[in-house]
Amino acid sequence: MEQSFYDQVFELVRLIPKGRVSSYGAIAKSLGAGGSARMVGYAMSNAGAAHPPIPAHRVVNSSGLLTGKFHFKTPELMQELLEAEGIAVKNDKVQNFRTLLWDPLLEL
DNA sequence: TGGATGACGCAGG
DNA sequence: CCCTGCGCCATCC
Repeated sequence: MEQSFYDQVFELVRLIPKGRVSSYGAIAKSLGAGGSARMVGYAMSNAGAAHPPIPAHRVVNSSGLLTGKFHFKTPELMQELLEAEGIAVKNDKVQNFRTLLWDPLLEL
C-alpha cells in the first residue's frame, strides 16, 4: 500500500526527538520532494485527526517561526508544548533554532 | 479531468 | 528586520 506523502510526513514527524525541532522544508527534502514544503504543512492539518498523535509542535518553518500555531486547539498550545520540552520560544519564534534543528537527512 | 487549496521557501525592496 | 509577491506540487472535490 503506497503511503501517500501525508503518511510519510506523519511518520517522519513522529521521529523528531523530544527537545528538538524540524522544518517543513527539511522534512519535504528528506522525502525527496524538495519543492513541496507546502505539502508537508498541508499534511499536518490532518495531524490533529491522525491516530497516533503527531508532535506537530516540533515542526516550524525555515525561520523557526511557529507559523502553524493557529491550527492547534489553542494558539498558545504550540509554544507551551515546545517550552515544556525545554525549547525557548520568543515572539512566536524558536530560539537557537539552528542548533535545535533536527534534519532527517543529516541525523537519520 | 480540471481547478482550487495551502501549518512553505526564497528573492527583492 | 518587516512586508510583498511568485513558484512549487500532492491532495481534495
